[in-house]
Amino acid sequence: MIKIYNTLTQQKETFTPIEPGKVRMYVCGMTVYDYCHLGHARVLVAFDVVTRYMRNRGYDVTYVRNITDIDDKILRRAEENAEPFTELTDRMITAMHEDETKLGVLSPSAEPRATDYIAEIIAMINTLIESDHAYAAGNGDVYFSVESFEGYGKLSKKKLEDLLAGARIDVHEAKRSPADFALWKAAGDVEVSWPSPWGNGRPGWHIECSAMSTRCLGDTFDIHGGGPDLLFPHHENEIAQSECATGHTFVNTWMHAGAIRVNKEKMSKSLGNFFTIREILDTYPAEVVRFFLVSSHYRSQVDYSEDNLAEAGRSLERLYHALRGVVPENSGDVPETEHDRRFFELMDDDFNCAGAISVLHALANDINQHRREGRDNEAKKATTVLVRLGEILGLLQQDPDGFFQANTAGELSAEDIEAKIQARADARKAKDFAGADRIRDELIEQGVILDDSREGTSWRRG
RNA sequence: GGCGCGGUGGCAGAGUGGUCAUGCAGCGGACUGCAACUCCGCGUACGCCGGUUCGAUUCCGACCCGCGCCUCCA
Repeated sequence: MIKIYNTLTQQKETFTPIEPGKVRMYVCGMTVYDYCHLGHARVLVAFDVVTRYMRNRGYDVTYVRNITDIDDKILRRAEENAEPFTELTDRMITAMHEDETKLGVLSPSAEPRATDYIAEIIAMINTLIESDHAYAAGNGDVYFSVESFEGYGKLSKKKLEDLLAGARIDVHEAKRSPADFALWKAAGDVEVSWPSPWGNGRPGWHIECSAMSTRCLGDTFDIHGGGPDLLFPHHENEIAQSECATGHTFVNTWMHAGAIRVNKEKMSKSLGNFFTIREILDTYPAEVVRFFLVSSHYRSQVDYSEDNLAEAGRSLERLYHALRGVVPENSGDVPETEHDRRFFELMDDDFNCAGAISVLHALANDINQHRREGRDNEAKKATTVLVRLGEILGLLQQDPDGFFQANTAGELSAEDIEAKIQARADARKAKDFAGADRIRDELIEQGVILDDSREGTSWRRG
C-alpha cells in the first residue's frame, strides 16, 4: 500500500488508482528555450523514481510529460538568436533528452508538445466561453474568468479576495478582473501564430497543460506533478480550466518536488543563480548527481554545493566498492529478503528514498562482511539484492570497474596502469618495498588509486 | 501582510511517544611490508519556553529563526 503526500489535502493519503492496477500520471515538463538546470533535474529524477517504483510494485504506469514549445520566452530567445523558433526548440529538446539519458531518467510514455495540440486547445477554450467561464476581450485575447470557478484557490490555499487585493497583480484593461489569466493571446503582425475564432494568436501557458493532459489521460487522472514554483498560479489555473471545461474532478493526487537552493536561495532562472545539468556533468559523474538528488526526500529543499556533491560521490563509491568483484545472480533466483521488505516499507511511505538508501548501505556492509569472512555465496546473494534494489532508484546499474575507472581525469591508459601494477607486484614479491611504493606514488600522482585485496590489486581514478 | 514548509550530533540527511537511521569527516583497534580499501568499536543530536504524559526530539500551545509561494520560473 503506497502512501503519497497530496498537496491538495496537505496530508499523506493511501494511493488508490482510479482504475485498479493502472496509474495515469502527468508531470509538467520544460519550456524549451534554454538548457535544463539542476532544478529541472530534480523533477525529472523525482518522478522517474516514482514511475520506476510504481512499475516495480506492479502498476501499469502511463507517464505523460509535456513540452512547452511555444511561449513568449521562446519567441524572444529565437529572435535574439535570429533563428526560427522551431530550430531553437528542436535543439533544446535534443539537449534535454541527452541530459535525461545521462541521468538515467527513463523516457515518459508520451511527450506531447503544445504546438501539436492547438486544435484541442482551441476546442477547450470554446467550451469555456460557451459555459461563461471565459470571455473574448476586445483586443483578440481570451481570458479565463477566475470568479466563475468556485473552487479557485483550493490547491494553493489562496483566497480570491486576497489575490484581488494584492497589489502585485497588474491591472490589465482588457481583463474583467485582475486575477483573470490568458487562455489565448492575440498575435502581433509578424509573430508566430495560429488562426482561431478570435483571430490569429497563440495559446496561453496554462491551457496547454489542461488540453494535453485531459487529451492524453482523460478528464480525471491519478497524479499530477511538477516543480514547487508551478503550484501557483500554473496548477491552480489548470484545475480551474479543466474542471470548468469537463465538469469533473481534474486530478486526485497533486505532487510537488522541493526546490534546489544555492546559498540559501532558490535556484531559478529569474535569479540567474542556476547551474545547468551539462555544466555540472563536466565535473561530476552523472550517477553521482542522480545519487545526490535521490539522497534526500523529494519534497524537501536541497542545497546545491560542491561539497555536498563530492560527499554524495564518496557515499556512492562505498556502494560500488561492495559490488566490485562479485557477479550477481539473476534477481529471480534470490527470494525476497528482510532488506527488500524494509526497502519497500520505506518507499511505500511517500517514496522515502533517503531512508531506502540506508538499506542499500546496510546491504553493502553485509557484502563486505561476508566477503571478508569468506562467505562467497552469501555475498553473491546480497549483491544481487543490492543491484535489484538499486535499479528501482535508477542506481548501481554500471559495471563497478567501469564506474571507478571511467573517470575522465588522467593521462594513463588502462594498459599502462595494469603494467605498472604488475611491476609493483613483482617488486613486492622480491621484497623491494621501496620500489613498490615508488610505483604506487607515481600512480597516485596520475590520479590512480590502488586497492589491494586477497584477490589481487584493482585500481580506480580518484 | 496572506498562505504554506522547515529548524536533528562537525557536516549531509531519515525517523520515532520509552534499545538502532544512514552516509561523510574524526578518533581507537583489526587487517596490511607500510598504506589505501574493508571489518569491529566510539562520540549521551534533536531551536527556545510552557503544557499533556509514568515518560517527548516525536503530541499540543506560544515564541525565535530560516525558506518558499503570493509576478515568468521545475
